[in-house]
Amino acid sequence: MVDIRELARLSGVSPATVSRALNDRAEVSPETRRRILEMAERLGYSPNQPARTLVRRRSDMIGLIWDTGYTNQDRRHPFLLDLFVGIKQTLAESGYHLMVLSTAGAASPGDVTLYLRAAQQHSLAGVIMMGVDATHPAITALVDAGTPCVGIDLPLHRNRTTYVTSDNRAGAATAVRHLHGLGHTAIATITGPLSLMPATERLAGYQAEMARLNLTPDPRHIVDGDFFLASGYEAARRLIELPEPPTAIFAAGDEMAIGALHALADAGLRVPHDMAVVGFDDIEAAALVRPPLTTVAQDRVALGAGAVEALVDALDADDGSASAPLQVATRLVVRASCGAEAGAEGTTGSR
Amino acid sequence: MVDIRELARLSGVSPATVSRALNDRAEVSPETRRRILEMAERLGYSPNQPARTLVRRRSDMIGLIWDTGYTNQDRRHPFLLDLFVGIKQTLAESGYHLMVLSTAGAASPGDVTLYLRAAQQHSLAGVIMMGVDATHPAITALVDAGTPCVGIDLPLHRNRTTYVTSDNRAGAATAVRHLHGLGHTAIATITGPLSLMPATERLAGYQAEMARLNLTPDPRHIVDGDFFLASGYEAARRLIELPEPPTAIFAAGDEMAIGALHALADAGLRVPHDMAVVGFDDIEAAALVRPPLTTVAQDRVALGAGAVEALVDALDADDGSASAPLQVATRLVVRASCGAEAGAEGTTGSR
DNA sequence: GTTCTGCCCGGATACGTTTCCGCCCACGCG
DNA sequence: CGCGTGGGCGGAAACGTATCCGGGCAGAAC
Repeated sequence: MVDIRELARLSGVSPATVSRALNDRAEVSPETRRRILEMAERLGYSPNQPARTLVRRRSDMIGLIWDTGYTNQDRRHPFLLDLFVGIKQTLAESGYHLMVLSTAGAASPGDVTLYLRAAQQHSLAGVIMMGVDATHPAITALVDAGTPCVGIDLPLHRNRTTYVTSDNRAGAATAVRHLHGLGHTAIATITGPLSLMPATERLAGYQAEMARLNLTPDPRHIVDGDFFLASGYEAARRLIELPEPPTAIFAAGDEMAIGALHALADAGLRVPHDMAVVGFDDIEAAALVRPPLTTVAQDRVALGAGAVEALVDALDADDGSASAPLQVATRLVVRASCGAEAGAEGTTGSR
Repeated sequence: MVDIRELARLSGVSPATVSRALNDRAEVSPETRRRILEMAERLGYSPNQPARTLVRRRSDMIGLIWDTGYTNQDRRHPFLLDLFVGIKQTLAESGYHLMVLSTAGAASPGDVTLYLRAAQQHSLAGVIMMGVDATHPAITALVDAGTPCVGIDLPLHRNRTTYVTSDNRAGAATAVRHLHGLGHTAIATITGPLSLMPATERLAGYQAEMARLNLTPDPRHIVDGDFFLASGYEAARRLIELPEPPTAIFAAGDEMAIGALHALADAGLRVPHDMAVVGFDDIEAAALVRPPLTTVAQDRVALGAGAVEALVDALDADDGSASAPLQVATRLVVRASCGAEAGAEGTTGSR
């Protein structure tokens, strides 16, 4: 393990100069720089990050807090994995590393405070979070301490803080517009839990588009769900037992849409012939069920990438100020469950 | 940010003593220890990890390398997320943190070398890896350098190295035995890519159990797949076109099993009436398709947990020697696709 | 009463960087 | 020719912790 002093000795300069050359900083003559870099290459030198972090008071790692998911059970988050991929890729390009914050040696496993303590102990450069309570005092403390943060699907905008989300409103509108284009006017919706931003936004998009089309949805055509399969099944059953049932269902989540598919099949109704169904999220299973589910796909990789970019921007801006909230466009994936011939419609949403 | 010196000053002792008290190390009187810990609590002291890592030459983080997945595309790994959960939970209990190794500032994004370089730069305590080529020189170099490693589904056993995997062989045997118990004798199998350990083990389990039951499978009843949907579809089509088709199919992966389901439906065959189907993995979609898929579930959380435990054991053993490879038991999840009434059969497999 | 043993503890140093401060020298300008 | 100026570099002091080494002091053994 060759260090910077060894490198200095062999290059005939001082450690200070080596450091400057390596970080291409300040004044060092092109000639010496070349010599130093060459020697570093030859010796396979690689810097000791902890030492560097110690003096700089900022590491090359960013933290990711996720575990209290949508439902307080961290398993089954619909697409956490894709987010990971997006985050990791973009991080790699930016020269940062990712640390997954776990409650090390914790009493209560889900305690946010411990996450933030870990972030502080390691001098993390920034933090990405999702599925946590943004109003938690530990989080506001972190923000106040000057750590740049970005939320995913988590409205979090203060001076050093921003968030990224899919354009849920536009996505829902697209789904409704698509169904209307296929001749449907009695379009029902199954919502997610309305305490969550994506759920309210999708409902808002549904309502706005219905209004724009001069359609007034029957109040009984708007039924509550919780993003899980069973709630979709129940909701669909209630809808088809209505005196005036809808001809199409827009479910705010794929799992609920699949639940609806099951309810319809059990009732002897054929999809899309007797009822059209559109979901939201494009989870793995959407393409695997029969009939394959038409759905509004989120660009999950882009979400993760956007989060990292926002964070890196804040890190590079030396006043640490964050950029404006980012909304990632969604894309309607047309499969069989809506009754249209396959082939994707265009991209929708802002930016 | 109060440090160890401040703490020493206020407690009326030297920094050395504070350090000893905090790490409950060596000799420090109960009385002083109490006083120091109390003061630390009161001031909200938390240790600076980079500094600690610098002198100890070993951090409190372990690395996770994953990205080149089963198929060299890091998306869609069947159950990476559950592994994460298992890893994270167990890590939390052990007082370690998780760093996801990304190729920071990389030229070629998938280069294993860069991962290992990052591991070294950060003095990682150990590394968990999956889906990478264990014979890669960079990996052997890492192992030789004395870093404890554990592989997941990755046969990796040398002095400081071990691996954990599901008991694929026993799981496959259970599936076959179950089908046989339902009266089937002509049982076909669709394999995974035979370059992968799980695929070969599942095939071996199938063959062993058939032999044990005194059944000789028709060679044409063993057909190759690649773990993906389309290959399952194709394989099932070939099987039902055979002059003597099987009455049951054991697919070595759920996605292939679902593909088979589709092929059977398209051919007008009813499952389980005309053909029984059993899968492997218990992916999300298995419970969502119709009919719901009977499958061999891996205890994915236990896999992740086992990996961490193996690693921590090696870290605590001061000779750094690793424990024996761990095989996690699988569990048959009985749903409708096999023709039995629902309810899970017992756990199977070693340990 | 002396010496030895063992428990507590403090001083000092090291870990590998970055960065502040200041020195030297060459060069340009008056 | 003298002086200011600034680019290039070195020395040294941090950053916060762990640990080696040795010293003091009490009690036990003689």
